[in-house]
Amino acid sequence: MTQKRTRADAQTRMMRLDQIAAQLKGEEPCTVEDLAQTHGVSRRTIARDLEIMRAQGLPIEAERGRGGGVRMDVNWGVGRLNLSYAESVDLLISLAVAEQMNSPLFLAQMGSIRRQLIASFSREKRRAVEGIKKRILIAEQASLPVQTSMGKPKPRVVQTLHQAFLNQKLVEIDYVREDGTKSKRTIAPHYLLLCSPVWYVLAWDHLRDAPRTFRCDRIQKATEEFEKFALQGPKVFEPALDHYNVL
Amino acid sequence: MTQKRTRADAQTRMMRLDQIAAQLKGEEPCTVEDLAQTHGVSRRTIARDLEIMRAQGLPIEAERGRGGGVRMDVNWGVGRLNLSYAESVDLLISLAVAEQMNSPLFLAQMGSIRRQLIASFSREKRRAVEGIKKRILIAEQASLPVQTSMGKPKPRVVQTLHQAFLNQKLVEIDYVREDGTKSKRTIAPHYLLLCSPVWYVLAWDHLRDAPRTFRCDRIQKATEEFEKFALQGPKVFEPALDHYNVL
DNA sequence: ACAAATAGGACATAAAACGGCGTATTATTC
DNA sequence: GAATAATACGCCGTTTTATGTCCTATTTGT
Repeated sequence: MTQKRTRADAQTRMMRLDQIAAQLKGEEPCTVEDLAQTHGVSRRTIARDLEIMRAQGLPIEAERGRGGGVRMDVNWGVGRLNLSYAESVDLLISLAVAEQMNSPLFLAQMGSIRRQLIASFSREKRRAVEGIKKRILIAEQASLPVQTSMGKPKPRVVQTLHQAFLNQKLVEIDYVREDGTKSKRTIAPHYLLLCSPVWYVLAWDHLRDAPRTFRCDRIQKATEEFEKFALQGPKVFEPALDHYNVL
Repeated sequence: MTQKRTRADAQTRMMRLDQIAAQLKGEEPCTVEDLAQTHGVSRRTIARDLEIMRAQGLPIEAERGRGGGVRMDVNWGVGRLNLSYAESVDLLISLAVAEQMNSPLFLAQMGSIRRQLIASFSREKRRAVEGIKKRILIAEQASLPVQTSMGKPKPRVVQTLHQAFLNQKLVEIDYVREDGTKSKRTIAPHYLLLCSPVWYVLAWDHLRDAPRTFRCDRIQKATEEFEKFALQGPKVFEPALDHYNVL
């Protein structure tokens, strides 16, 4: 028996709408009665929910009569992603990389995704975010010895690096050179360079006061500093670009 | 002023909460009064909204006293993406590619994104979606002559191809061979092969009844058929794999 | 013809959303 | 130390949304 349930507040109702959408995406058609049962509300309420969703443009189809039911056109499934800040940054950088790689198969629907992503950043960061594409460089694939010598960078390092790169903040890193020498530096990460599958950071080394190139998987630890840096043109890094044969 | 604002219904309120979240992400601190003004509601209402958002786990910080205000920890910005079906498919494939490319810089936070994406598909499609990684192959970069001869595939074709690939449906394609010969075929797209930046489809050609390789940018038109196909192992395509030097 | 399903109108009602007011608290400024 | 500017939050009254119930119309398959 349908007792007087507490009236759903805004969130609860939106959640219900989301869940209904999810159920409707399933191939198995569900009737209004089913939905009413699962959500513990009356048929009428479900009907009203559907009304709202239709008004929002969701292509919900209903078949009347015996064996009928409600379902949503499969090709219209709405995916809702809730991204944390770190995820947003990573996804944004990945999209920029895909775009720079010029592989058309990537770019089919990515424009709208990128626009939505950018919109989720604060106004102050928009400019930085929009210019990110220019700061990602693609070079030829790495040579086999380099590929095999590649280590697995720590997610924590990658994440810090991404954020500092995006925010144009200085980073303090622990770096291990090829010969095993360890050093601690403060760098300004200007460009990311992909020699698939190896990543490099083209940065200004604030200790040596000179441009340097760091291989991401050799960075042991990274800490984002408070200080921002001003972006420099790619001219400073031209020697490195030549060396890696940037496209 | 007799502002007879209609009271917000569930959607309107959720939108307001979202907008407040967006404003809070901005570096400039806003006071409750500001928010009240922008949204045309009372301070008390904004206070209640903040209360709700805090209860949801959003790290909203408030500073009392002069010059104070409300703001959200910048590193916690929540980005909401509403993806259409086509966008979900494309993003999913792109993530799978990134994963296969084994570039660790991609993979920092992508796991959770992928999980959320998969969750937005219907139960029937989950299995297909989860197995998609194995069906994407990465080879060495294309030779320069091939790279320069690459055309720009039509978004419509790419989209159809993606969906047919994911759904394991047959596709009818109009194909133009290197020598200009045009043909119409019905193929089963088993694998996608990336020789950056060129894409190939390893498919079973149902007219010739033999495995064939098609370059995506040479496909002029694609129509998803109704019939599904059963996935075959990669053995059938081994000659092609050898030819393209798959990693 | 009947049963099963959607579509939606009308009405009543409880609870949520909201505004307004008041008080407590905290921090800055003079 | 006092004034000021901000958040935090409790209470109350009003508005109206969200919901349930009952109802009729319409479609459709058996």
